[in-house]
Amino acid sequence: MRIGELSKATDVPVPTIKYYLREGLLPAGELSSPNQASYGDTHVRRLRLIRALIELAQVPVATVKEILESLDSDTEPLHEQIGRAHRALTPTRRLSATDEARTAATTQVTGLIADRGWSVDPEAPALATLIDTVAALRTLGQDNLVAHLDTYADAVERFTQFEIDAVTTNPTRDQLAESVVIGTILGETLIASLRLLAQESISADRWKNR
Amino acid sequence: MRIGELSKATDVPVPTIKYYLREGLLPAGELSSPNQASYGDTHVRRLRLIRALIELAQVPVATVKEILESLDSDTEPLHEQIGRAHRALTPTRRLSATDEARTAATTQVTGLIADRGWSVDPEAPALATLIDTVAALRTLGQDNLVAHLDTYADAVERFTQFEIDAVTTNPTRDQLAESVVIGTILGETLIASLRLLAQESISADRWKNR
DNA sequence: GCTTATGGATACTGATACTATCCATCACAG
DNA sequence: CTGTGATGGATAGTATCAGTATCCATAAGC
Repeated sequence: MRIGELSKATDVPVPTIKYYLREGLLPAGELSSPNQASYGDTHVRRLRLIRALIELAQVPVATVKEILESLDSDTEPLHEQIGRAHRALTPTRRLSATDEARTAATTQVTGLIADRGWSVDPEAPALATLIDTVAALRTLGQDNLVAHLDTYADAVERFTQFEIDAVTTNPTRDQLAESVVIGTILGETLIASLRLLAQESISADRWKNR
Repeated sequence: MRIGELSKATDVPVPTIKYYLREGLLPAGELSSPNQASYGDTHVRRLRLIRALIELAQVPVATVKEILESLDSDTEPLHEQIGRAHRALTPTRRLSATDEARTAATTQVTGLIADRGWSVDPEAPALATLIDTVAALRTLGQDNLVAHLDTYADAVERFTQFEIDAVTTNPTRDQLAESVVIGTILGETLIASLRLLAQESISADRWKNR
């Protein structure tokens, strides 16, 4: 398959494919001569994955690169691969909220994690985001939402459990890792849009008049 | 309160505040003379909301503007306000996945919505995103995840229900609308980080060895 | 009266995600 | 075997975004 065919197969413009090649998101094709390379099925699948992450999940190109690198390093233990992807996915440096809200949020969140017996690396970036978010919700006066953090955690625990089950059926380690990463990222988009639809429907019933 | 104090109170640099004023995210302060304005508590709260949306939820500035405009138009019915915010929040133009996957995804999603009796505007942007996401997951070979769309919907329905309940306690219509919007957007960040933590914890237990 | 801050306007910056252009091959149809 | 079009690789250009920086005439506060 030449680049033009790859482009047709995935509906990605040739210059964009070249860009992804330059950036190292897509491995180079096999060169048969200095200016002739052939691409295979792996390239088609990889390219589709790249586009799904970028267009659907809005993951920045640099982050996609990190994630793919972590997927391709099959020497790493699975848990480490997942951790790398998580780290790449969670933007660093956030700040908002007052100091009181921050400390309150920190105790609430650490309490929640302890209660549920979750084993969480205190350095996990998602932990910082969670604390910041709870703190922000408090500062914005949404305490009644924050009060039900546990209900959120219940629901989340439920589908995370089954996601892991669903994904564990994958035969090989590589496929497993890929499934986890795709599930993590596109799963988020899936949940977000389901949530929007549910909200729209429930709110329509509830507030017809206001 | 002058701009410097507003800056100190919210930890947002003065030039950034000026930028938000220019962009119309933040209403102008009350002018006491041609180059002296005073800002009040509304500005502090509004600014904190802006930063939470931008930093935590990664909402683009232009979208924040749309959302705030919709919040400020208290003539609109509540459901319309929410719809506007949803529309602003969901990026248009996505494409990926093969045609077979698209049609399969469309039937599955419309089936799900019918089964649950959700009343969803067929033009709702979240609907398109959901279909695209399901289609992408199929194209990427993650059928076992997609097979459990219903389980996701169950969990999502559960916390959406209670979110709406929690938010309904708000006394005034304006506060209700603000709560819905904040809950929708920061709730997503909340759920996403909870999910990451749950995943990390469960996957650590499950795949210690792989 | 002197330093600092302010409102308002305009200009500049760095990052991101592509697009466009060039050019020296290559493939291959006629 | 020659002309047309695609290709790999390199380099340059573009649009958008989210601020920063600079200027200036005025106002505040010591």
